[in-house]
Amino acid sequence: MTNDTMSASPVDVAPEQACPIAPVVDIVFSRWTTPILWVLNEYGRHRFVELERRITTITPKVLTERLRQLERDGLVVRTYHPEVPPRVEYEISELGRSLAPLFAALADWSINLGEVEQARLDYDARKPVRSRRT
Amino acid sequence: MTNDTMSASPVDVAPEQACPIAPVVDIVFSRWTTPILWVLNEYGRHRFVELERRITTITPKVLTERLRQLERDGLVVRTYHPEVPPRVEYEISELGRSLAPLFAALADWSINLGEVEQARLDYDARKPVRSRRT
DNA sequence: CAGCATCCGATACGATACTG
DNA sequence: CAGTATCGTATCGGATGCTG
Repeated sequence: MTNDTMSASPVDVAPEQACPIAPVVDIVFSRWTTPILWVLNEYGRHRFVELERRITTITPKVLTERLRQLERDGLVVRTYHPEVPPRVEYEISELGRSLAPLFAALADWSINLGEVEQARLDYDARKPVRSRRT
Repeated sequence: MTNDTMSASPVDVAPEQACPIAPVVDIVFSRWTTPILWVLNEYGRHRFVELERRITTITPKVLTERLRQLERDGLVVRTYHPEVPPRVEYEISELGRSLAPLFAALADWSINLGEVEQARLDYDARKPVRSRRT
């Protein structure tokens, strides 16, 4: 739920029953964080406009919001150089770097994407049968 | 990274994001899928109401939507028993079970949640300085 | 019980315009 | 360059009511 600064996620509100990995998911896999962290982790330090160009579908507003969130969570380090024109660089933090095994596990699992696609085809072929009623 | 089984894989549908793990994130870590998969993976087969009771903050409508999605993606198996009253059971599929290492990696990383929390406190303590203008 | 249909409010996101 | 501010919209999720 890509929550901003203060709101608790709907998973967090029921900690006694909710799965323990939900908080991690909220932090690491909220809406645009994965491409940002991935890029910073894979290709190193980036200026704002460089991130914009790499993640072509993101708007500056959203990129700013997500970078702020990641900076606040300690996953990204923002460095402001008071020059003219101004230069701001973002790099992954040590904490962010600790996500590498996670990303690797994600990448490993992507071999199953074909199976997911096949499951969708099968489901879509079966579904009309299930919902047929007239 | 973008591992492709045979033909055009869904991995390549969003190359503009420059993030090969994004498709996996979309499938596995979309809105409510994590608690559902976690519960089914950890505690086995569940009826609809049992899932409702375990994930206390989810509404039946959303639970249904997410279960349909997970079923379509082949991560969850739905079994309908035509009884009175009707009984429906959900269990994780073999493909869904292959997510276990991923979940384990997530759980491992949760030891860093304290550091995230600390980073937030630090950021919130510094932030007023950055935006101070009077 | 297990759901689907419908309405509705919150809000995340995109588009645009404007600053230091 | 690196944002911020404002606005409109599309989507998501919650609440309610109704079926087999």
